[in-house]
Amino acid sequence: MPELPEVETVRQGLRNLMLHKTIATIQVRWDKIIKGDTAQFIAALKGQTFEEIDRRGKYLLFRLSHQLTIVSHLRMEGKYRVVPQDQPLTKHTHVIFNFTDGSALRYLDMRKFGRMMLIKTGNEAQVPGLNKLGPEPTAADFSVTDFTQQLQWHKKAIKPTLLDQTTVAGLGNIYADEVLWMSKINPLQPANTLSAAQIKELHDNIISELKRATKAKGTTIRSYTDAYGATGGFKMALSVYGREGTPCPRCGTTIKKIKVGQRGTHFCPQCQVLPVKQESLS
DNA sequence: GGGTGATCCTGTACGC
DNA sequence: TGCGTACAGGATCACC
Repeated sequence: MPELPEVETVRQGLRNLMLHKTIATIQVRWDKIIKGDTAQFIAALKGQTFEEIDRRGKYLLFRLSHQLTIVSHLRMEGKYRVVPQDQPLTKHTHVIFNFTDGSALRYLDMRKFGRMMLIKTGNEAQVPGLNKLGPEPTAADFSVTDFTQQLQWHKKAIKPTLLDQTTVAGLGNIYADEVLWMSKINPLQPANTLSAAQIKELHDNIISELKRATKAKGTTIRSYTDAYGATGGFKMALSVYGREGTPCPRCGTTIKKIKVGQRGTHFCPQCQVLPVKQESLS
């Protein structure tokens, strides 16, 4: 499941593989992947050249000639492959961009959750989701002051607040569990009850963890691979995600898995204790 | 306007 | 072995 480090890894891989290639033909095999009119999507993109690939949160932004941008979200299982056009299609190949040089960019998505949308470059603010993204989780963009303000607005648990992309862009289920464990914060603690010290710790851990994961080229969970088809290098570094029933790396207590806001949530009941006031709520 | 739950979708795991 | 069912989850939408 691609989160920010994985999407950034895909972006870097695709930049090397497909920049300056020109689209000859396009085939859409699953209409719902395309937001908007599929026929218009195809017609507008023929003859366009990929000039740059940007990223904002978990969104990929394919910059094309003639001021067009494809906004792409991989959601759960989406992935891109640059392959020869004569390579056989798989049943999960849903969108194909055939290039004039005989190669092709293919979008594969086992669950068909991913979406792509064509916009005029500069109209990113009109894209639902993209237009409300919070700051990038970097020291330059993401301040403790803004984070504190964001958390004060929410009475709901900190876990779903972190998954809300308007709080901070790019965090997903894996890294939300990891940074809460690193910060010794219970995922059920209401966001607006975090102390200044907890917020600072969480803020710093979000930045450092995503930086570390990006450097390791993402996390290998289930089917994630980068643009070259390689798996991520970060799985060994995960402390709680997917480790229910195993000892906490910090204290040895058995990691528990619960549901918080419809999401599987992993935490250490010893290290991540709810403050006394909230304990009766769980 | 915030919070919650349903929905999309299919491979995998598990029970019978 | 084969079938049925539950589960996984990011973003969006409807509803309260």
